[in-house]
Amino acid sequence: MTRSTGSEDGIRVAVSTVILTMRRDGTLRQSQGSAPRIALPLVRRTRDPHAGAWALPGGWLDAHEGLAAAAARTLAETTGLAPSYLEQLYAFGAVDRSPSRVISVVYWALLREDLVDQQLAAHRAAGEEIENVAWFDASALPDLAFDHADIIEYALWRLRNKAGYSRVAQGFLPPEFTLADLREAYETILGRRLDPANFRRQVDATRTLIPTNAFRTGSHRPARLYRDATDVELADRGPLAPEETRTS
Amino acid sequence: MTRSTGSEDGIRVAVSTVILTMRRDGTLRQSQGSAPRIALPLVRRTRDPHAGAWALPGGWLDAHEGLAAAAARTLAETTGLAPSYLEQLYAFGAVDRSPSRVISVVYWALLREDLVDQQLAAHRAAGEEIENVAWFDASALPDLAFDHADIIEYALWRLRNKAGYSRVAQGFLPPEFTLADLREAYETILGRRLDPANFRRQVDATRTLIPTNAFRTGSHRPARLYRDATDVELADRGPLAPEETRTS
DNA sequence: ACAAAAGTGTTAGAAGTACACCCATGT
DNA sequence: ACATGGGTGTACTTCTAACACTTTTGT
Repeated sequence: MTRSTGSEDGIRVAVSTVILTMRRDGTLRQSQGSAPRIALPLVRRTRDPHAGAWALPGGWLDAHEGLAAAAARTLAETTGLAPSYLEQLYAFGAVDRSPSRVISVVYWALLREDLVDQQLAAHRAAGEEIENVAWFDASALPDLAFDHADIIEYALWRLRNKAGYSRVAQGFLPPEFTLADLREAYETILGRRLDPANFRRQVDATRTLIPTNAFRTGSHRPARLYRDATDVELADRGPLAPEETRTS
Repeated sequence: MTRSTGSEDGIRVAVSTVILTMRRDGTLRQSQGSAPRIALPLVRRTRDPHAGAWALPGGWLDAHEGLAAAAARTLAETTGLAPSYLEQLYAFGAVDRSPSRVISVVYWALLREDLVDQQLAAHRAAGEEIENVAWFDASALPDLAFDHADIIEYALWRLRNKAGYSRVAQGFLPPEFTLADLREAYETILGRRLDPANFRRQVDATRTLIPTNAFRTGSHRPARLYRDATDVELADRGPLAPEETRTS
């Protein structure tokens, strides 16, 4: 404790967010195309540390704004959407991760597949490409600025990990969904097929889904729609969620 | 992205550490006293935000120092010891958690029981009370400054949680230990008794301990000493450990 | 000899995995 | 009718918990 103030020493605080969603291949075919993939939006840097490279959406932390609020703002600015799930990922602060000293508090968020598709289609229709923002398949990322490649890798690891013991996968789905939808989300996250029979039994052993009386009719036998049974969180998001996440 | 610099807006970055160890009740009786408890050191605040209250050891982040290095420094200043285990806990940044705007990146550390006992005894013998530092039982904490009570609670939750699926508990033990030592560490963390027979089988199913030829002789049948089988981490400490933890 | 911890064996139940099979719908 | 995904049944394996029992020391 040599210094007593700690101010004005050139350390700045940024907030970035790894925004994840699930998207079907062909960008469309509302119902079933091929296997869905994890996708995320990146921003092309125009200024010089790593100008031209792609980076996570983010910005400087405002003095009157909470950390999670800043992440939510980032998300809204990039996608115009509210998160289905938002959790702090990690604080990155290696001395050499940027030419100037920057501490990045990184969040990760899940977005509902349907809203994202809708949003993307709307933009495409309007012909407007949101400035310098593009969506990438998580398995085919471009050159990334700073340590953002490591950050994304860690976020994906966390997602896979958390899918194993919580209900995060529902963050990709609309309020009502079939068990096949849910299973597909898990399969996409985990990268392997799950037995439909066992999956069904496992999820309803948790008693967290309640069946509705609605069915999704499609090309075959109709599937029952389910929705969340509780107001309980999809997963524990940290020490002070959900309060911190309240951005209002 | 309204601002482009983010500098000089009054946001400061602090690093605090929840330093946990396991201690036997009577402060002594090297061998077995009563059940061990989780204990941690706190620092009495002398300056005014919460002057007089107890707080986590910590300080301002230095511009040329990594986050984990700052945590390790904190630990050394408070206990004179190096961590058995060090991991980032969370970044706390609520706007109202301090009168001024402070982002606290909090780490948690485990210390070897034997070294801590040794260190404490040495200090006690020398009659020197390290200035304003005192150790508290985790179940009997004093009034805490800021949001530090929540932080400690979260650290203990994380410890319990991680004990369930990793080998963190070894962070409390010296390099060689008996299975009873290890089981006692888990019992202390989890707060419940474990079956010695099943515990034995579970740990050697993981193949992470190698038996030595040494035995600890005591009041009863001698117990074999074990040590870590691998150089593998006790648990995954985050996206960039162990590099980040290297403080040299 | 006896107390007590070290260490082994056995069994019952829970949970996870694989897969055969029936059901209901669109074509 | 038949292909296909929705949904049920069942056997098998693996994990877990409980606890009886044997071994080895100090006293």
